Amino acid sequence: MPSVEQVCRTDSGLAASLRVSVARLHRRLRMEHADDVGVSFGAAAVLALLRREGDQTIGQLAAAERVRPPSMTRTVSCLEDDGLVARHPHPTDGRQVVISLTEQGEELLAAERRRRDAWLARRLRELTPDERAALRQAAPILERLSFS
Amino acid sequence: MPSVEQVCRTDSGLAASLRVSVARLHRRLRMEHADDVGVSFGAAAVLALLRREGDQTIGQLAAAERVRPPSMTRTVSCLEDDGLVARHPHPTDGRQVVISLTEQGEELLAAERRRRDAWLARRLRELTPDERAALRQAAPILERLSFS
DNA sequence: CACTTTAGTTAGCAAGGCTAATGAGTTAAG
DNA sequence: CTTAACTCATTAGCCTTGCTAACTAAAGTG
Repeated sequence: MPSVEQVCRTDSGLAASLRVSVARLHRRLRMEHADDVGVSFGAAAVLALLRREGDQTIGQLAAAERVRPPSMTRTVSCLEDDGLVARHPHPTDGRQVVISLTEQGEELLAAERRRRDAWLARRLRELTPDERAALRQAAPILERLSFS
Repeated sequence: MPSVEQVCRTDSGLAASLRVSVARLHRRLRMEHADDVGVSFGAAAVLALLRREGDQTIGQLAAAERVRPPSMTRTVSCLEDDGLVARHPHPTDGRQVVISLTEQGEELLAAERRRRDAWLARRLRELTPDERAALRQAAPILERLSFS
């Protein structure tokens, strides 16, 4: 029974290991998130993106989250129903719709931010400093891997 | 607009970044997988697990994949319908069911393995050696993060 | 032997992806 | 200037894949 470390020595082994780890960790994070009040996992990501990058069109949000436009329309509609984002007409292009965080959205984001990351942050604190450093190096690479 | 590297300096920033990256990469990997023939993303993970760890009960598979037993029952039933795994009675405990890879399952796994990891492995090859080394260090930590 | 616990299953529900088709707005060609 | 082609967002509807609740059968336990 080969260990994770051994499997990772080859590129295809590393690929296989990352694929499985990412899938499991994703499911786990979703589960932890379910305990939170308010918005869903995907919707929270959109709020965070709006906070980081400012106003975005539906298309931009969809591209950033690696999702098709209809999926993003649905997510944004949910957020709008909850009063967390607002739709505005695009200043020069009547086809596009600009989405912005409402004040209520900002508040929810600020209030829930610590709680949303609580589980993972706690798990991270249980790691050794070296392990955290390893993840710190890996995070931006993982970030880039999902873009072609 | 803070960079990923800056955000990651704090534990909660690292948690937030990992949460988002993992979600996006997971969606991306699912999409790449959809082009493959045969079995679904989750089912492929079960086949790989059976190959790595040998025969397992439904409960063991569910625990390993961080999924509830009914979900694993369904996944295993699909695989059984395709003739890729087989159910056997547990030797000493009549309640449990032991799942094993069939010869057909082994063949599919061997034939598809390279293809399944092709996209991610290609992306990994585009990274610098240092970046690959960083992921190699992070992989076992990510693996452990999904377990409490 | 009755009672509780455990493993797996069945049934039904919800979240969240997707494609296809539509409508409105923009751009380009003639 | 008008018409054709394209783009963005939307609507409608499907599929996958998680979940909980309720059930059955088997195994422990008093």
